[in-house]
Amino acid sequence: MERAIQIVVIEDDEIIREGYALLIGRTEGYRVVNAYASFDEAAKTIADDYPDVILLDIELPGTNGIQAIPKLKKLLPHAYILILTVYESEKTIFEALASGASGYLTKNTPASKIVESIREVKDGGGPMSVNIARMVIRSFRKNQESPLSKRETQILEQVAEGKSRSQIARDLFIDLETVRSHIKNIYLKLDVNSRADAIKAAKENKLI
Amino acid sequence: MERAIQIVVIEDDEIIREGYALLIGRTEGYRVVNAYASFDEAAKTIADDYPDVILLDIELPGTNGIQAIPKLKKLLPHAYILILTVYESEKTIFEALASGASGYLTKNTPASKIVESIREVKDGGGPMSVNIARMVIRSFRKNQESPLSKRETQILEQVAEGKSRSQIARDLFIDLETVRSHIKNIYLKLDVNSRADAIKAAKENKLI
DNA sequence: TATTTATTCACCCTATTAGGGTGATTGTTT
DNA sequence: AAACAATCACCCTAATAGGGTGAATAAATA
Repeated sequence: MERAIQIVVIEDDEIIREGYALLIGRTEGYRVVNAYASFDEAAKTIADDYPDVILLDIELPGTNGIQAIPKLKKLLPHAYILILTVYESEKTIFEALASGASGYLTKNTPASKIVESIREVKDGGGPMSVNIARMVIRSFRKNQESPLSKRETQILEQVAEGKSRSQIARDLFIDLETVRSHIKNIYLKLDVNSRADAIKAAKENKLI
Repeated sequence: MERAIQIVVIEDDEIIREGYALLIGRTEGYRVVNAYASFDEAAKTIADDYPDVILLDIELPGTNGIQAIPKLKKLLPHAYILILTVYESEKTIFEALASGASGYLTKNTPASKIVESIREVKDGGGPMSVNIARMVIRSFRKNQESPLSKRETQILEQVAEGKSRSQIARDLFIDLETVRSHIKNIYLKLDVNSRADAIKAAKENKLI
């Protein structure tokens, strides 16, 4: 048999922390080598635990979970980080994933699913709760009923890429004045009067 | 008991199509009301099937799966679309999700998982294969070893929001010349000499 | 059919902007 | 000691953005 997957839990609530340790530890092939109540406490000795997977809570005293991710990455470049939290805000999730978390599960996830997810993370997968996946999917979905026409949307996308009017005109094989005209109409429809404001409004309304 | 979930399958390979119909239809609470070999064929009568969930293949003759999504949405605004395909390219996935697909599964997904996913989609969730989730997560992850400093990254982000130098200076409470200096250094490091090129390079390297 | 909308283009104007060059100061990290 | 990060200064000019006003043609829609 292979060596058991070494797991470290970082979670401030003692009940939950011990609960995880117990639940996961009793599964064959999974070994909880240590459990900490905060990142600041974990930082001292976690390198000696040689964890394969770190279960990390977001709401931690001192250094919070998001801040802890890059620090953990530095301490243990090869460990996978699995976020396990009650937070479901879009911002938090994306911050965690952008910082290098390998997965994101909510605390209502059943123990069997958590164990399965640890295996998936270890094998290079990226598990997500149903709610998280839904959020990610929604974040990718553009608003269906856009006030902008196809052409306007296309031009706004290029504006958001930092292109100048003349660049856009060249790329779309239309006149500079036409681009100008479209941008004016975009500003009218979005009730803005600058590139930055148009981009902001468009992102907020998922028009681009 | 509740009314069974009505499912329509659109898949050109007959073996796979009938396989899905059989596998899903034998599960209680799930009813495959129809199966089509192409969207163009389905378009004629699918509205009479009143499906709750549509299993959609990407590689279809004629109108492909991605193109079919908005058309299906128009025909059946309340149906959920679940992509079931071998394609795993990042672009394809995001196109599908952006077009309004509710979920994305790969064809190596076991039947039990597919059935479970249909239920999840119906209940408002968004299922994704492990591989897909991994891809989505990777797409959210920023490059860890960025050549840019924190400040430079921050300024580049604002440039990508379409802000002018003076706007950035105001927002960061620093001098206009400082912003200029940072942007010059960003251009140097990224080997570009325009906003548009800097944004492009930064996105390609996941620096922002 | 009538009317709106989309897409295209034109010319007026000016303050602002972007980008290149060159150099310097003050910390912080290595 | 040396490199990097972050800050600011002043030279320059071509290009850009944004405002105003107007118009032709085609496509979609009422």
